[in-house]
Amino acid sequence: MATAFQISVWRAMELIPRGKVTSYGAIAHYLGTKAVRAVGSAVGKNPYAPEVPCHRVIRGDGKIGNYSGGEGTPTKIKLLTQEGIGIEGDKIVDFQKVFWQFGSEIKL
DNA sequence: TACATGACTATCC
DNA sequence: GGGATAGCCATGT
Repeated sequence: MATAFQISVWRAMELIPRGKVTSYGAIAHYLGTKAVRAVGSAVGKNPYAPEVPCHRVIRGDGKIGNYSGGEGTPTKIKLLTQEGIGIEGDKIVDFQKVFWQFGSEIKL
């Protein structure tokens, strides 16, 4: 069963462009809440796995975080790498450079 | 209804 | 700078 909160999280992830990443905190802020833990739970329960770019959601400190698909975190790293995102170990290389915030798309 | 858990974040040592 | 602890909201049992 999907709650309104989860739907909001999944819809927010669809806004993330390819080659960019965002954090759980950014999504929470976009939704107007501080429930970053709840956001993480919602993303993990995302039924639209490949349809929604849930792999573009990482932790706020630049680390990959976790993943519930394929091989888990390694698969998440692979997907991000294929989109041109540099990853070193379990962290984003140019984190600030590939970081994307909601609303930045209209900033041109 | 109440308790425990989680794809996190911030603070303290 | 790195590791450990507490706080946080929503969900599931």
